[in-house]
Amino acid sequence: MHKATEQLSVYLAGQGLKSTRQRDRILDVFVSAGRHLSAEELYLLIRKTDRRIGYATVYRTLKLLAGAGLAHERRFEDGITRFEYDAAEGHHDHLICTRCGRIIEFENEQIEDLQLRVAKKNRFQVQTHKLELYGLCEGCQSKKGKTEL
Amino acid sequence: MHKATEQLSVYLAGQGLKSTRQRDRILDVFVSAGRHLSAEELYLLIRKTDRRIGYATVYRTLKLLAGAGLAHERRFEDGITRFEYDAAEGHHDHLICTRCGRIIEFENEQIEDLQLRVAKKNRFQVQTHKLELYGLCEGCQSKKGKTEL
DNA sequence: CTGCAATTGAAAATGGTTATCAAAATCATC
DNA sequence: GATGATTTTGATAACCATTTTCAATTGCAG
Repeated sequence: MHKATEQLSVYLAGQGLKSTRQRDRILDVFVSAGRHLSAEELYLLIRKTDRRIGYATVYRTLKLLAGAGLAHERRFEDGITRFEYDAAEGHHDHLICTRCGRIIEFENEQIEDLQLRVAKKNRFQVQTHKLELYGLCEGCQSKKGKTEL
Repeated sequence: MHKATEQLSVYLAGQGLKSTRQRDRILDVFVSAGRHLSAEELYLLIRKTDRRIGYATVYRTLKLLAGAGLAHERRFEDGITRFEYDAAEGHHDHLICTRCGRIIEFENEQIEDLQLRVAKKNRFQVQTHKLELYGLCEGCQSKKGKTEL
């Protein structure tokens, strides 16, 4: 049992929820993918090895994982919600390639500090934040053509 | 004729598009509102004084205004697209109250610089960016209850 | 085991946004 | 002004990601 599966069990037990084959399977595929996935992408991945899991269950389980702190919900400019596995590491932001969809993560302490300073100046109490830089990744800068997003 | 109406005329003429009562009216109400509006909010505002303008036209016109540089499209975490009138001022970011929906704008040169530095380090060519701080505005910090977003 | 609450899957519903299309409006040209 | 090609409009249907519904199934405490 990986750390993630363990963490899910603990969460489910604590909430009086049930452990199911579907939930374990979805988490497993999700963690293995190791990248940002939309509900549909995950559904299709799971379908490859298990056709007995429904679309709605994938959506429901992703929400559940987000609640358990095992997944983070990200909504970028294309309007599709994506989830990323992120057990409990620190906050990070994203560089998003508008051509190939590639997502690069980064952390920057200085920017975070400046954000808090801005909030303070406006007497605003920050709960979460979101910083996204849209543009072309290295590989796409040399290519020609339309952007994807 | 305000500056915005003038600007729209010039844009329409330049693109071989037509000037219509609806477009002028929508722009006028939009600019007068002086705040971030969703298509639906704008539609309802317009309906108060002119019931002959359709829903679809409001959507189409907002897209048009965005193309003309008269409106900026913003998509926050609630999934609803909002537009803000912004003739040609510089880029700015947002503080968004998760309780009352209030939106405060801010600019911060230092953060922008750091963003470019991060991008450079990742050999990423930035096209646009988005920085949003979600939390409680001053007025909402003292209130109790559920958040709206 | 048993029983009941939680969960599932398939399908329908939802909600914001966009496409369709016939009718109406715009505008360059006469 | 009138004409006519082209654009725009409004009502409605379609779209599409996501959520809800609900009967059937499953997990698990007792």
